[in-house]
Amino acid sequence: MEIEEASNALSALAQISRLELFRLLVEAGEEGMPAGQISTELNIPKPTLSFHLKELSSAGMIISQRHGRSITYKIDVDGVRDLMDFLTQDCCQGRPELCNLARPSFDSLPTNLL
Amino acid sequence: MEIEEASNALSALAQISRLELFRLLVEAGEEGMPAGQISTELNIPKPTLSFHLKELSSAGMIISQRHGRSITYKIDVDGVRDLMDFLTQDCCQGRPELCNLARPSFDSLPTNLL
DNA sequence: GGTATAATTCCATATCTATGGAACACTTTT
DNA sequence: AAAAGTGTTCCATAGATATGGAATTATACC
Repeated sequence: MEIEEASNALSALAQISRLELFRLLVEAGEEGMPAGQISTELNIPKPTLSFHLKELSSAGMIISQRHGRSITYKIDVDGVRDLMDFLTQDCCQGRPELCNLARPSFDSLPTNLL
Repeated sequence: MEIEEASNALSALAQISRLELFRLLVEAGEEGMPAGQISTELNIPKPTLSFHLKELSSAGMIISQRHGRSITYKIDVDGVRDLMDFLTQDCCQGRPELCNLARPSFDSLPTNLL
């Protein structure tokens, strides 16, 4: 991930309404949530919400999909992981055993621990 | 971590110069780096850098310590971890084995894997 | 086609943020 | 105690961002 991209992602998250929205979708999980319901749950007027959804979407933090006349939004798991990796990469100068910032990826661990 | 605090942390990181600064300190590791050297490495005038350092510092992303007449800055590892935990908590609806966003903490893993 | 539902785009305004020269403050050296 | 080195604060200005009512677009239902 390039620094410009990471900066855009962080800017998208760096706002109370959008962060609440992000957290709501994290908790909603794979199923996601339609825009109308988000608007109700967070008590945000639709035009304002639409603006925030677009910000998060173009920053690669969420994904949308139309279902009939409503549009469902959910977390873009890969985008979020890329951002967190960007923030912590090279934090342990090649000695992972001393690392106190980044965390091991699931890919590198035996499945019986997960 | 409260949402206000997380939002402040993200705002601090959501700016190119500060993100470069953050990444520089991540790579610098435990030793950190004095302000003057940061100013040189990133080619940022001192007053501007001072402003950015203050932002990151009050957001809990970096820590400072005076050494003689220079002031050394380094990553606040705990603060950064708290932020990342905030972003991903409750992402797997109580079923960590299905989790595809958060990562296991070191504390929950046998040390021979680290 | 006509109506209802769901969401977005337009746009003016209020607010917040970044920048860097000049001045100031703190510490060490001589 | 003066000079040099290292950083911060002050502050005016340029630029970026958030908000929400009105209008518009897109889909579904009768």
